[in-house]
Amino acid sequence: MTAVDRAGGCPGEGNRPVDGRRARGDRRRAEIIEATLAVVTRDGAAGVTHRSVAQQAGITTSLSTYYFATLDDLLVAALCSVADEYTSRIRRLVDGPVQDRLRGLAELIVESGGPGRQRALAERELSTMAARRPALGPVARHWREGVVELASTLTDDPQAVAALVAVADGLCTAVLIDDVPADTGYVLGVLARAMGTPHPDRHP
Amino acid sequence: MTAVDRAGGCPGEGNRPVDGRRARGDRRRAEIIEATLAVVTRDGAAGVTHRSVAQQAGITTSLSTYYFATLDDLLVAALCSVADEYTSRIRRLVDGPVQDRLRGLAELIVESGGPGRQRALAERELSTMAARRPALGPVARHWREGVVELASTLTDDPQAVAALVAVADGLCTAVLIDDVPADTGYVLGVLARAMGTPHPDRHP
DNA sequence: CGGATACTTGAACGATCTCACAACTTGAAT
DNA sequence: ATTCAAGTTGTGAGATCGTTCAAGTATCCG
Repeated sequence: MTAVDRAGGCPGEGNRPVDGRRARGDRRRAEIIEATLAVVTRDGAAGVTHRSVAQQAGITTSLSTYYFATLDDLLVAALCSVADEYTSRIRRLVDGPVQDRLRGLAELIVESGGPGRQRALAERELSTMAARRPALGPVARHWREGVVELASTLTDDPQAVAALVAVADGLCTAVLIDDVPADTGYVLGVLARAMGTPHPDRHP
Repeated sequence: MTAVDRAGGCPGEGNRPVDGRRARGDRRRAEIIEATLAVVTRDGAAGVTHRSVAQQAGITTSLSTYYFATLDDLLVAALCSVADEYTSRIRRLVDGPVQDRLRGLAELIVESGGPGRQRALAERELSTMAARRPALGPVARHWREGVVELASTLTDDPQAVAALVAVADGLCTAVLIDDVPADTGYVLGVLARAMGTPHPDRHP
């Protein structure tokens, strides 16, 4: 059995690694994913090669292919990892107090333009490649589903939910691509507006 | 003089090619850009190489480098081209009747999920790489500026403008990544909501 | 007609990458 | 202790890529 046989689905994590060897293997796998994200952060998704990742992780090239047979597997795993990170943060917001949810989302967005810019850029890049591989669609959708869940706790209007998801995503892009001033109050205002009462002149 | 010397800025288009040779050259350049977009559409931005583009265009590899010395130049030109296309369509909406503007924007978004899906995906991919190359920022921002202009003709509230831009972008992503049903009425509803009156509880 | 200029081609160099493979090491299990 | 699986390494074959270059062709200008 090889390591790649265990690297299948990205939810995984359900195994019980009583075996010390496998425990070390899982640690290695995590290291490699971390290194991959570092490379994507530094050089973009195009800079991800078995060699660059291996060098970043301080291992040999062959070891990288041992855990992730193909480069695609590596990128998939990286996308899964970063997606999990974001969705877990959103879910933490959902579990928190009501009045902090929208503000928490706003802070998350603002953070994408500040310290977490490179990381957010990496996620966007990986998500974009996901659009080209049907198998990755669900992974890329996870973040949006989290926002949907958050929005659903604030309103019953499905249109308001859709608007919040869209505007959150658009704001993320704005602070990422444009140099939109990343002010939490400002972002919060736009978010709140998107969820506001439906426009009186339109009910299609 | 080489061809690349004339391939500088992307607005260009101001020359008067009385010279038949240069006219042919300009035609070639356009063909190569078209081929580049075809490659991005088919294989993604990562699939763009001088060789793949040349094959797609039915020319030799050297000719591709003759017009675009470096691969970056080629990608820049391709992004410029597709960005121009979108912005011109938006500007056409701005010049049209008021009541058609928001609906026209909605149709543009819906189209991104339908027939123009591949093309929209290509633009998103190119825009994303633009975030990593400062020189391309202005080009990638063009589309957003177009939407800003459109929104400015519909409201004076800067927050409403920001919300519309963000929600338009987010909806584009939604129909691109998710399998959100591409219904013009639905999209129009969300757009209108985002521009709606500010939420009464918040004025930061 | 005769340069000068723009376009076009084919070949090639050097660099890099993916992926495969066999050998070696470490830890677990019986 | 022995046996076997998991982890790890070095090497390299095969392919692709970016870019350069010298040589060739078409077109314009005088």
